[in-house]
Amino acid sequence: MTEATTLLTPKALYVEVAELLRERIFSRDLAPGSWIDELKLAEEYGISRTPLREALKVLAAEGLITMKVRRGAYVTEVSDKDLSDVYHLLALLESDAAGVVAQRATDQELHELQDLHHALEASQSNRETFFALNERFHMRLLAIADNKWRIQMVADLRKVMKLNRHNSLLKSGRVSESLLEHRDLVQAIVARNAEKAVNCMKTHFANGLDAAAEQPAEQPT
Amino acid sequence: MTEATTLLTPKALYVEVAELLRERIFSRDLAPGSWIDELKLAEEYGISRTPLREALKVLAAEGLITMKVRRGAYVTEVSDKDLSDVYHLLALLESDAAGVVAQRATDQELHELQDLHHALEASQSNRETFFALNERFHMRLLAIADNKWRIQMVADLRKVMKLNRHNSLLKSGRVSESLLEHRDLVQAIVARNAEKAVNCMKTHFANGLDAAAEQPAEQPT
DNA sequence: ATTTATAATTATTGATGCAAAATTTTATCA
DNA sequence: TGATAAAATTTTGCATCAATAATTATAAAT
Repeated sequence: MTEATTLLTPKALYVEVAELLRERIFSRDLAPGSWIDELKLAEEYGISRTPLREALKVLAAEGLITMKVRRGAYVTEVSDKDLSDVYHLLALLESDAAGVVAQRATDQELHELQDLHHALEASQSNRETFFALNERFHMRLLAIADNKWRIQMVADLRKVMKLNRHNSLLKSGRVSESLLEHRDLVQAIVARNAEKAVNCMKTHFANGLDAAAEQPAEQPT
Repeated sequence: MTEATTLLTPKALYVEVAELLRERIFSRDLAPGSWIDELKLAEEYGISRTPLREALKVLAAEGLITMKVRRGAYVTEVSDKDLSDVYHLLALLESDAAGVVAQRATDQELHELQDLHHALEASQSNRETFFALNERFHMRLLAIADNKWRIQMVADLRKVMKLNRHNSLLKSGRVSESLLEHRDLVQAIVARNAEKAVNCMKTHFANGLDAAAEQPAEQPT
């Protein structure tokens, strides 16, 4: 059991709790603007409030929750301006990353991106796998750009985007257009055309933002 | 004392402690790579380990310290690559901000920037005030760009830069060149030339990075 | 009846104590 | 003499506890 424990507990408790809370925030089980009841959550998870409070500090640093002095923790409410601001930064960071990759990626890394893109094209029918692969493509691109600070920042920004709507990064009807943009992007990167890669990613994001703006409120069931 | 306490403690203790630790990290009293002795610090500050640990979580989120599982907190060591990566992102974020400001700032905000720039030119002799005003100019520009997520990210990145050397953002000999670049930047912004403003800021950063690279290790005493 | 003040309750924040785990040192065996 | 194993010490990490601050409700006074 000692081996099992060490293998199953490489993460600290507060990190695990932070992940659980993230899920509940993204699923809107903990709604934006709502107050976070420490006692209730601690009892619910069967843990003490100390690791819970430490988890809240982590989430606060990510921007998912907001700490108010002597008033506790609240799930961050993202306004439309916040959404647009965050999206602007994602576009900036990721398009620059595309340029870096076009300049500095190894041939093997380029093949990886191409493979991911082909998998993406093959997954058009299945919406779930498409979204998953799309995220993987973007994250792999960032990983190849090899700037851990940017990876961290983009990850945090994407988390904030998730706060607003479930799939605000990509509108449902835009799957095919998005694929075309991806194809151009991959072509530009493989051709080592950094400037074109940057512009492809920029337009890719610009189109995505327009789509998100067309969908101001969550659609009625 | 009750009134004094409430007035002096609008911030939570862990926030105060985080600020104290930041100072000690920047002054290299807590050196990069060194382990942080929780008990010693808690006793030193006359507080318990709980708020100290919460402060460490905050600093970890900022990238100033690194948490290792079951091994405690270590002051982050920034490699030359880290420095260059962070600088790259600062250039990207701030140059984009310059473009945004050129497009969207009010006339009054433009005057503010001009005033700050004039103060900067007047402070050439006094190195301390020059550095302070320089930072104020950059931060004011960011504030006018009005994207709180970017402001937070740039603030964090600048903190990481501070980890490495005291004034790595600006080499001593480059004060006059830096001023000229600032003048061009302000001119471009006031002229509402966004593209030129972006490029001015980019070259400003590019020159700064070159200067920092010329000074690879801290000079011997 | 309405507003203000006081008291009580609720919730956050800081402290102390305890348990578990990892690392280091010492001792023993080869 | 060196290496390995075991034990002890150090340190992290979790839980319980106490105190402080804020908010709400009730009562009294205008």
